[in-house]
Amino acid sequence: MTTINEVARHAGVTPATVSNVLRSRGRVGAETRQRVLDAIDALGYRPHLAARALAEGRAPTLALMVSSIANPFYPEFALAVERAARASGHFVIICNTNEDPLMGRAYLDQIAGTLSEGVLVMNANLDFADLHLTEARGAPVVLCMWEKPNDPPGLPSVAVDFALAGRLAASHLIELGHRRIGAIVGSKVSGIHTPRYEGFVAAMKAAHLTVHAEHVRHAPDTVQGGYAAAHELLSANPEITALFATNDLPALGAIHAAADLGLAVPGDLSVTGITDIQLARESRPALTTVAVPTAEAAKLAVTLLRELIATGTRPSDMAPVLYETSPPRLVVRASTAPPRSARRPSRSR
Amino acid sequence: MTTINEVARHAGVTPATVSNVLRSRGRVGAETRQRVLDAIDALGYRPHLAARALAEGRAPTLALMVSSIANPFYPEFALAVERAARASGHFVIICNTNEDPLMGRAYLDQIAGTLSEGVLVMNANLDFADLHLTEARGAPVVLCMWEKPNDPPGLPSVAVDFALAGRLAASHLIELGHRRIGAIVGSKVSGIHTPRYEGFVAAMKAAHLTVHAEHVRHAPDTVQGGYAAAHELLSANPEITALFATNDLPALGAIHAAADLGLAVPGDLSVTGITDIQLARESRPALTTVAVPTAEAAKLAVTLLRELIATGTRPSDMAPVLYETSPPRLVVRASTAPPRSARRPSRSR
DNA sequence: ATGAAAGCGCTAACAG
DNA sequence: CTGTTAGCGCTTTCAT
Repeated sequence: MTTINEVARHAGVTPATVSNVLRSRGRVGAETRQRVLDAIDALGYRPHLAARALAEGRAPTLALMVSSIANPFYPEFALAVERAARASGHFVIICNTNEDPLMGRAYLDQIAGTLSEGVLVMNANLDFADLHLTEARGAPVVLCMWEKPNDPPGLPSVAVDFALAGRLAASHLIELGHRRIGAIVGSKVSGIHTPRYEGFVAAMKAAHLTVHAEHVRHAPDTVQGGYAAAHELLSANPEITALFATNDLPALGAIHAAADLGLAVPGDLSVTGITDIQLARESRPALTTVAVPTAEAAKLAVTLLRELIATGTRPSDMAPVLYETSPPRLVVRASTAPPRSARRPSRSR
Repeated sequence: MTTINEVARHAGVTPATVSNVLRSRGRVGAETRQRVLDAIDALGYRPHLAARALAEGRAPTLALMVSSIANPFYPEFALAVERAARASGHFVIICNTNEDPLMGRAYLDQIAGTLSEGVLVMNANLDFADLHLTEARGAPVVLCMWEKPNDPPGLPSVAVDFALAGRLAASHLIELGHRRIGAIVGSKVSGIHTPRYEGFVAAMKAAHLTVHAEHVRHAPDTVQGGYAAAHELLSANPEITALFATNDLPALGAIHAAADLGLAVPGDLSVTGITDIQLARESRPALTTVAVPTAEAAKLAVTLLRELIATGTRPSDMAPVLYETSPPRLVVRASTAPPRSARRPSRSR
């Protein structure tokens, strides 16, 4: 490994000068500068990032906490985060908590402030106390996609209007003429999808439609979860002509369930999701959903984090910042249509 | 930020002792040990990973080079890599090259050997010269899923028998009774899918079936790519009863194309993929495919990398290691069936 | 315009 | 058992 000292010697200068030309900081003579550059080139020198970090008192990475990168939503987000991070010279370390708060804590304990300068958290089922602790220890934390505006997180966050997303999807179904609309709401435990559901309820109420308790099901936030919930829901309530799901994955599962029940989508059943993951456009029938500004949220989150890092602001010093993204928007595709007057009876699979 | 010195002072010992208890290395008195532990606890001390890395002359992370984490295959792999990496105390930095060799080089230049102790490369369209350079600079490189056994990469790698995968899928189709089988092969440029295709050809040959040039199409390795290729291929050659795709994503696209052409899968057309990504089991009809041991490959790759790091072996010192995973295996699902004698004519969409 | 020197937080011999 | 002493590679005042 070639060090800055070797470069210096090779160029007949001191390390300080090399450092100066490297960061175009100090005033360095053109001729010396060139000699240094040549030496760097000749020796194939690359600055040692860890050493630099230590000397500068900063860390070269950002930590991205997710529950599992295998969830199809995260990669799209992670990609956007990485792009934004590179722009500020940071690398991103991916931290899968596997839904386990203890894993999350272990990560935070180890890297926050020592290897990572800040941490971005996506819904990763983390202990808020741990997050506040890592803040207190000097590593800013930002929540990347806060869903509950009425329940401020006490941490800097970027927020997306998910209630609006819920309203948009529900309104679309209602405008199409659906009256008996079922709902599949994900993540009951964390309650993270509550605003989406409330948006749905609000839209129903605005249309003077009642949501029947027996028409809503909670399900894990997966294709499987949506499948099971929809299968059960549709079997028990054949009068339903449309399904509102709080997320794309369960919506996709619902479409599969419909297929297995002999229900055509959108002929016999309309289905909507929320998020607009890549899969939503790539599956058949393509999913009507409400697109959430993922890339924008990622960029905002990184920007916010950078600011916190730069100003060295301890979140306790101020009211937690909350950046809001542009509003989600409806994307109509092939999984929704007006209801048929006559529904085929559902055959059991 | 609390440092090891503060802990030492608080406990009435020297930093060396603190370091010793931290890494349970030196022989430390039980009572002193406890005092140190208490101090650590009281002060909320966490070792500074960058400083430690510098002092130890090693880096705490591994770099994972992928073309784009948004490709549905990578997250599953990345998850397995991360698990394995954690086991050896490494964090993983995700490097999206975006298919651009220059981005790849930029990453390698910056982190290899200084922030990352080693680099794992998934098909990321990297310049081999760059990889050899980073090796020479002291950061071991391992190829995570080498596809071409006959074309040794000159780098330590873990290899998967993709030719076998191709044979398995083709044989399945043949055994089902298909005779006119089309092929959609991905990634023409990198030629990375060649062995898969050769496996297909071998199986056809073994069954005394000829593969017609007009029955094979090259396509980008995406759902879209598979869709377009299949649509064109099926329109032009209605006699085809089965499609062999070298990857799951294009296979899924082919299924969509079939749907749009009014062809039932598997009634009118059988389709196979390779890899068995999560999506393969979650889409409908569920995809018959050949499962590649992703997690195993990830684990092997990390193991191999760790060995290279530990022994400090310069790859030029030895014949490049090549670990082979267990063989891929056929997973029959709902996208394949015996051919119908009478095929419905394809209607144009 | 360049050099000397101190130090970032930690580890690793070696002494005692 | 514990303390002392040197760095790891780089940056950064402060001199010159």
